[in-house]
Amino acid sequence: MQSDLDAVDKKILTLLMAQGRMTWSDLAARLQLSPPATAERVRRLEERAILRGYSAQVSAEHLGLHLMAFITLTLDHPRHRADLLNCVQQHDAIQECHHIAGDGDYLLKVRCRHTRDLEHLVSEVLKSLPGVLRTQTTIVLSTAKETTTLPLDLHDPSTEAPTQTEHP
Amino acid sequence: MQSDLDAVDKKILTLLMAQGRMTWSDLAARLQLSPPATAERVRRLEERAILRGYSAQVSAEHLGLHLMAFITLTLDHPRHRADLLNCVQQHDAIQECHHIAGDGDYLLKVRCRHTRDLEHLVSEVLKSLPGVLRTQTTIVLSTAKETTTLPLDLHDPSTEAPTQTEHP
DNA sequence: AATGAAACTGTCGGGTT
DNA sequence: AACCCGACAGTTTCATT
Repeated sequence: MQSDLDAVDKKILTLLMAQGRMTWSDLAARLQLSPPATAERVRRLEERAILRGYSAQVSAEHLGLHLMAFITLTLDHPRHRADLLNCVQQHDAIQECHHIAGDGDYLLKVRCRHTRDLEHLVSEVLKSLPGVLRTQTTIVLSTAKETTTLPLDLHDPSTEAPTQTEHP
Repeated sequence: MQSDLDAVDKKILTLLMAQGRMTWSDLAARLQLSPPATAERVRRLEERAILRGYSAQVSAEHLGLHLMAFITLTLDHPRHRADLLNCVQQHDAIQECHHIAGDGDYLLKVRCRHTRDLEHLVSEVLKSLPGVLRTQTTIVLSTAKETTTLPLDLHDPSTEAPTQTEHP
């Protein structure tokens, strides 16, 4: 799936990832296009589900969510998958749930207010699920970068100069 | 910091996290408030940096970003922190970078097209940074949940009934 | 915080290349 | 097929109460 997006489509996505409430007029001006043409492009991107929606970025700290953690979870049998996924969907504190290859089966990103909430989540919610063998929690001390902006211009590694020793 | 947000402010944040391009009129209707009052509330939330901005949610798959991974990175000395953080900021493939407690020093969330890009990122970019002792990469097989919506209504664990055995 | 007026934006139809 | 233009409805914004 490289859904034949032309340069204009890509620019639309880039601009809207950075400023999701930009008016179609503003967007049109930056694309050197008319507002209706721009609106039509956006509409088609939404229709094709390439543009999935828009969301406000809110400061977690200001909401009292002072704790972030990653939890690696191991299931004793895939039979218990549905129970876990169901639980994950229900709990707002769980922001992400990824099925992973390697140590453990699932990786969860969670946010809560303090250790008390985390204790509840790990000890009461997750460990009481059927089939959960063990969890391993990693606390986040601080966050240096956290963006939802996707890279649209990954430089091709193959076009780069071959690796040299550092001291020629 | 529990920035004395009243119920209306919280509802604004909740609604805008779900639908970031909602008009102030629509928002006002759901709050049973006038559009100007609503706009003023939003303006204050932005001013206080509780509302940090708005962004479009774009499908990574459609952009050809088929690979997601978490990389745990260990530094041999905090002296090399600045170099790492600098690198992290420059590379769009790195979406998140957290300083963590536990195994390793930093946890990175990265997105790229395929293993070739990941190889480049790990072997050329990260491992060539000064002070990087080792990295450990976890590949994401699939994602069951991924949201930026923050929980505003975490039920207080202390108010719950004490834990019972499952079979009374 | 609500109202009403002015400016702007989104949207629809029709026409162009 | 994609785009531009012009017109109208809806939205934002400001002044006022």
